[in-house]
Amino acid sequence: MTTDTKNLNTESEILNAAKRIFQLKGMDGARMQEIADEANINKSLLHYYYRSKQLLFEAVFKSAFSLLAPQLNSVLNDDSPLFDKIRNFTNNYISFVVKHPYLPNFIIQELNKNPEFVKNLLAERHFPNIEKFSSQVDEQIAEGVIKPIKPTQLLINIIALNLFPFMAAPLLKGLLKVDDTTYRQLMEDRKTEVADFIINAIKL
Amino acid sequence: MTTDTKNLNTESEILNAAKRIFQLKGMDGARMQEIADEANINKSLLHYYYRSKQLLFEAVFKSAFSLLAPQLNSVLNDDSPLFDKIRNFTNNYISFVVKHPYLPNFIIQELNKNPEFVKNLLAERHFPNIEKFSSQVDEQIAEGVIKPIKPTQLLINIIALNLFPFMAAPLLKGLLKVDDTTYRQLMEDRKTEVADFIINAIKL
DNA sequence: ATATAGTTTAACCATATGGTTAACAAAAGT
DNA sequence: ACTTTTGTTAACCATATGGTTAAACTATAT
Repeated sequence: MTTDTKNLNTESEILNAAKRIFQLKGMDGARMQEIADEANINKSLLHYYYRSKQLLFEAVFKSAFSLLAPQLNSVLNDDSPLFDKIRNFTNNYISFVVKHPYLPNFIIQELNKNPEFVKNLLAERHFPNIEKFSSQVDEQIAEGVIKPIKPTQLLINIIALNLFPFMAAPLLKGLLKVDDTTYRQLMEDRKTEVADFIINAIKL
Repeated sequence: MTTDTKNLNTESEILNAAKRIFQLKGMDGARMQEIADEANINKSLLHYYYRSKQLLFEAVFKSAFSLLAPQLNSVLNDDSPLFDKIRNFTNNYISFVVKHPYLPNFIIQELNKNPEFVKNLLAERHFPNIEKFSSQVDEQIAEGVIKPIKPTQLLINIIALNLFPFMAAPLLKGLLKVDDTTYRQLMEDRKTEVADFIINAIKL
């Protein structure tokens, strides 16, 4: 085994362990010892590879965001017709979040505690850009395909309908008095229902 | 000044300080010393009145939830026609959240970290009940006023569209590249636009 | 074989943190 | 008046926590 692969193994093992712990407990709730245990290594190694809790956290956060951002981009910068786009996005996005249930919550939560952090993200290459989506919506309004609506509001609605049910899962499970299996089925149904809901809301 | 009023003053001063700190920083991020400073009292007094951080936190959490719950109830247990209900709820709810911007996030976040906590809430007197809303939706479908939709899905959509934009404010501000004032205006506009959106989505 | 660079660990350290104690002050009850 | 109860504080305490250090171990290069 070469030094390089050893490095990569340990380093990525740490990052994966840190992802699990940070996304579950947040920056404040996570403990360096717990991350070390999760990665089956000595606590000092965390500092050897990432210097500090803050830097390890930032590595995790960026990695998480760069997983989420392309999902958003797929709705924004893509040439398919608006309605198709909404259907694809809803379907894909819910599949994605089912696989990474803690991710959106993690990002939004930490961004709330650290709003200035968003400035770092804006600089990133792959940060989503809404220009294309905006003009597409405006075109469709002009063509009389959909009702007048501000593109920003429509985008907020699309994201809200797709993300919120996962972020608020414990609350909604309680409110609707359903068990985990039923709730998962509800989310599965939403893959098509949310798109229908949105399209009905805007089509003329 | 009687002992009682002294008690109440200090005790509620502590609770208010704790609300501010806990809702801003969460259970893990909050420090007892910081709450004491915020309340302008000695740290020991926190323990004198609330025994432990956990109990103080629970007092804050219950108080927060009992502020949010009636808002939900207003959509669920009210005799007005469905469309009026949606309009009123959206309008009132957004006004409410503008006044308490950290509240929904706080509740949902802590519920995510502690999902079993929801069981305590279910026992509460004022816990929202969706029966009435469900049958109202089903009636309107039967009467041919609205398209077929599962009441649970509609309820999720209503809550998502109203809550999410506040929970994800930092992310959305970055994504849409708007400043605080513009964002507040967007939220203001949503008081009517969200209701229109929902009603368009379901009406026949 | 041996030096060298990189990797991993156990033992520490300084500080922060939730919580306790004991003394004191202020009211209220008698 | 004085005793008891309630409220408040400063000083402490045990432990948890992020971080450091120095030594040991491993693999690679010479």
